[in-house]
Amino acid sequence: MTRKAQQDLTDDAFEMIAARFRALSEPTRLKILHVLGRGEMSVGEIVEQTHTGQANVSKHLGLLLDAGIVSRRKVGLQAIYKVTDDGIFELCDTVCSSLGERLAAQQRAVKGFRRA
Amino acid sequence: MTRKAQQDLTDDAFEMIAARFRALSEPTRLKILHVLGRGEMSVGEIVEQTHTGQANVSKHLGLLLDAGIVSRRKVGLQAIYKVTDDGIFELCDTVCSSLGERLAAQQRAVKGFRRA
DNA sequence: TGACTGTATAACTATGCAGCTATACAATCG
DNA sequence: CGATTGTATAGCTGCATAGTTATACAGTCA
Repeated sequence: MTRKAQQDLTDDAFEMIAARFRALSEPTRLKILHVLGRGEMSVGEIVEQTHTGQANVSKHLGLLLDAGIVSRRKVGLQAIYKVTDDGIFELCDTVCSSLGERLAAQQRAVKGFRRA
Repeated sequence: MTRKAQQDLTDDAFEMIAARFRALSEPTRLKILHVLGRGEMSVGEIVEQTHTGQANVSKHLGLLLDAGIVSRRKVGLQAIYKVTDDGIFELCDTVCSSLGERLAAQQRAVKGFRRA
């Protein structure tokens, strides 16, 4: 509690938070999570809907599983994945609205430029 | 508007969202943003408070600048950086509370284990 | 002008994936 | 049992980038 008092957040804490963001930092994973937003789904279905290679999808699902964002359930030959951490959608919504505002501002700037 | 209708989010959109998360996916950047949360600050001050090399801090600040998360202002020899997108703190708070819940659950699980 | 200071950048190494192909593994069916 | 199907994994290539050192650049002061 000497120099940690002013830092007030440990390196581990920063690393954990960063890891969470890192899990959402790839377009393919976001695409997977997006289709999973409509409900649990087998790997094959995810492959279809995301137009992504099966091995690649499987690897991303493994990462998301390790991150605790999705859960897996085996049914016969299939593996059914489901989003277990809904906080993720909140994060995405926040980013989207923030991006929306920014794009709108850019759009206004462009219009203003054109008008001037 | 043919196959985009079912995808409803373009690849560009996913990439933009991912880029935003990517900017927050490194502990050092989070540390920088965290100290910047207390107000605008020169590079030297950030270097001090984050215990990180100057070149490294400068590079991360450049990334955050490109991402539109911070802004730069020159005053004499110094460069003063400031967080311009407060939405970031909302994102971090969301992640933190989510992580907090998860850790609490783990803690309960461990306690239960010990008791059993 | 030249010395000095704060910041940015160049060049490099090392690491961490993303995506691919091929293949291993697991469960079902005949 | 063997064949087939759905999924996971191994091995590979290529790319992005974190952190480092050295240096360039810009603004200040003498």
